[in-house]
Amino acid sequence: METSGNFFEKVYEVAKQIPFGRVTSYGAIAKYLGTAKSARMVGWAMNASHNNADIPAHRVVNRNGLLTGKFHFDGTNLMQQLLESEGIVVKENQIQNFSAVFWDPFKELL
DNA sequence: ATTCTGACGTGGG
DNA sequence: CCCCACGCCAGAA
Repeated sequence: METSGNFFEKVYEVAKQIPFGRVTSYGAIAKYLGTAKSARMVGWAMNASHNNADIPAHRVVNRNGLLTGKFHFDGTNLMQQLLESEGIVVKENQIQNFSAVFWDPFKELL
């Protein structure tokens, strides 16, 4: 039984439930899981999710709506392309109208 | 074992 | 508005 492994699993489940054309923040997921202070771990989990094609990591950004993890993707602007492909407007690694596309697990998933 | 860094967030100056 | 520091946990050197 993996003690912290469960945490990653939870992150994956939430990430999978992010609807098309919507995005969320690491802190939102972390807080939903009860580890609000460990928002970094969410990002870390995303890094591990690189092996899981079912995890739309491109839909997860920081609370500023900035594509902080775009550099971790295969290409340089792959993350932005994926988001724009879903109808999300991205400008200079920053999501425009972030509040409109923001998906809050507390409000939608809960 | 120790130290640093990291896909974050919040608070203070 | 910009810059700095702290907290948190996990993995790598």
